[in-house]
Amino acid sequence: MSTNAKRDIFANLARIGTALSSPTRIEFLELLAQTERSVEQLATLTGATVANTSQHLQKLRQAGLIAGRKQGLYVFYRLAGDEVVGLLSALGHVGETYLAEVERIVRLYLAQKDNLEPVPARELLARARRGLVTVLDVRPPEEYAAGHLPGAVNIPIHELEKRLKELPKRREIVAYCRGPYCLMSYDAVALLRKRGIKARRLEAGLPEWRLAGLPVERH
Amino acid sequence: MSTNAKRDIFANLARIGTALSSPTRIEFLELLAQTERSVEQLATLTGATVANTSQHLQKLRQAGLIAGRKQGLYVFYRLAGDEVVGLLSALGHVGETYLAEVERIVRLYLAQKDNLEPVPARELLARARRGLVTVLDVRPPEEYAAGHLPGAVNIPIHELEKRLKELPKRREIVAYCRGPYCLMSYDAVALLRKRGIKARRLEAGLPEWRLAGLPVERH
DNA sequence: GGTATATTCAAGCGATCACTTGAATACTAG
DNA sequence: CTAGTATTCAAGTGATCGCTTGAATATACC
Repeated sequence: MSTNAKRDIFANLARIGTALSSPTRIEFLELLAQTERSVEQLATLTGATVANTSQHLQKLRQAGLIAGRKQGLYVFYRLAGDEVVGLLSALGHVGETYLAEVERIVRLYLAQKDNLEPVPARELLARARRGLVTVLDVRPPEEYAAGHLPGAVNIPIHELEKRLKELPKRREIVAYCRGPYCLMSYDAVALLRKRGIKARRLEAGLPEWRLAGLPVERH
Repeated sequence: MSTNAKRDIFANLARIGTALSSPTRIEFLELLAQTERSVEQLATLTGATVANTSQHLQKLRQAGLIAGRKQGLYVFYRLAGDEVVGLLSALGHVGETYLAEVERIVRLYLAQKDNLEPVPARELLARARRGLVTVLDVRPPEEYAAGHLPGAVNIPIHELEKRLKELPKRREIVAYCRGPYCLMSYDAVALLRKRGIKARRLEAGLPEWRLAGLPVERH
């Protein structure tokens, strides 16, 4: 009976759904969307134990969302491909649109009301090319090295306060980090504004930028 | 601590993932992508009990994927919006690309090897407008009535054999149904070819067609 | 070979999930 | 109001999930 083929396909798609059913795993995916990482790195970044992290990663791999590469003692995991970024993006889009909770958190905690309006990607690209804005990447150096916006300055969020002088004072700054739910760029904009510097954040993060086919620079 | 905001968002997105973690629920979503349906209709279409169906639908609603409308005795559920079609589409895309099982089933059971190559949507639109192909919708009449490709002929798959004479013999036929994993259009193509009629299937189904912004006709 | 380290495996525990069954609720028609 | 129907609620059961703990593998370096 050919109706089993459909059941089989849906059962496999449901495995992907199961992989997306844990907040911890979604966090892993967000991290892996930046650059590949070892099990231990992911464990320390998320605060989980190593064994637990390994188990999560295997579920993600069985669902086809990530792939691993063994190099010496380490296993480096990475996203299986761009389609996974698209899936995560669609997931976030549905959440923001139809889950009141998500919309509330984004609006309340993150986009603190007024003029923190994020800059759309294409607008930023145009203005950066004309030298009208400084693009600031507040992610850790290894993520920056794996790929970043053209001409972006990398100052990790924790060093931003003491390295403020590296930034031009007059030009507007547009900060970005991992994605729409990464808080570092929000903190960066808040800090810069407190110092009287005009700042906004990029609407998305680097994975979405890359997925849109916009240019990425490697270091 | 603002890191809780991120956790909260991921926890909510994981709720959507949980909603997608059941093959039965994915089947409900595919059906609801065609047109709204009552609980009992969905139960009989999938073979599940009414109570079980109701529980699944509530999980989908809590995840923000569907919405219900009460009319008299009946509650008609529908997809929350186009973003859900996009999410399902991204899910299927990841599955076909990275899950060997899915790819195998699609290739083996469905796209029986050779020249069953599906027709891309835009190609079909162009050729249909020039009158080069007959577009055949093999879904049930109520789904056809809720929206269909412009100029499409509706012959449900079970009536196709006895209503063959309604179709022009010379022109190529392009069949479509609910989506990439809906088997009815595959069966239709197989039947038509056995009768010596040139036939292929549309790459996607109506929901994807509509999501792409292509024209939809209502009856 | 022996030691150290990264990762995985295996067992165990409480919580959640999918489904069934039977009852309760909500609405319509007479 | 009463009967009938669609839907939801509530309780129960076996399976799975997320996490922990401790041991087993695999690889690099001495």
